[in-house]
Amino acid sequence: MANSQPPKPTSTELEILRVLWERGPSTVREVQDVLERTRPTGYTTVLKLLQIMTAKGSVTRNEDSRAHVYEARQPAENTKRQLVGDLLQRAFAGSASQLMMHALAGKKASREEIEEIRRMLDEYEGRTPR
Amino acid sequence: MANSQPPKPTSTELEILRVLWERGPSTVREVQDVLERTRPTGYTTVLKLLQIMTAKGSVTRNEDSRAHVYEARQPAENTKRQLVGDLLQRAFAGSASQLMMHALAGKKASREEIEEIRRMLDEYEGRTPR
DNA sequence: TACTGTCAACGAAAATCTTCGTAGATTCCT
DNA sequence: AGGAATCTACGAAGATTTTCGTTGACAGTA
Repeated sequence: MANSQPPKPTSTELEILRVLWERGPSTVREVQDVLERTRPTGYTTVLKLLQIMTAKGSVTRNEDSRAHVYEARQPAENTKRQLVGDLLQRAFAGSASQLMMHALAGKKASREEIEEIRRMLDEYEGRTPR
Repeated sequence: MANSQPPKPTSTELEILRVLWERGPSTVREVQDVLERTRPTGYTTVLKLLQIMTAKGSVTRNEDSRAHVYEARQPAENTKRQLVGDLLQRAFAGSASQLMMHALAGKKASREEIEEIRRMLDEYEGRTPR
């Protein structure tokens, strides 16, 4: 494997990626410590996942020190875009407004959040003056 | 199983649900015919999926006629909200604006689509005058 | 040096997902 | 009636995902 576009991360893989994005390059132990706080997760479980993700090309591994250091291969933005895009197609036939509607329906968004989205739309339109 | 809140549908299950939402209550054959157009899918494969989904409580089954009739147990809106909510939490820590941004980044939304989202936000704010 | 703790590698079990072949029942057609 | 078509049920194979125990290497310490 090790493609330029890694496959869509599974649920557990995404949890690990979140830690790597947040902390930057980390050892197995460091990732495990973080996951442990949320959900009991064995050390070798995390290790195995990271090994698999290395094979898939989702992360890279630096073996210089004894405790290997893993790093997400794709920036968070790329993977998140991929995940949203996937759901957008699979559940909403590509309709971003539908996606948005259902996202808001599920939660009570603050006025600030709504404003933030408006700003975002303004900026987006600025970038693509069509 | 048969909980009041069925588990998050898998990728293939979602394809089937889409057909049921679109067509309404349908037989295995009818579902298979639709899926077939997109992707070669064996009859018994669809049957088995629907049986599993019945066990999970994702669909209900009417056995009055020889060809059983399956129906999505949750309206499309519910399930879509569930799917978006899940992704929202897992990848965006609940930030709807972040979700929106990444949704738009992945595609070239038309001016109409943007306008549609704006209308949606207006309406949403109207409903929750906070 | 001997003990203790940490690490990667490996294999494998358990769970879930996806696909399909076969068997037996029912319905339809001639 | 007899054969063809259609249907459900069942089981199981193969793939993928998730979890973890065991082993052997290595590093720090008494």
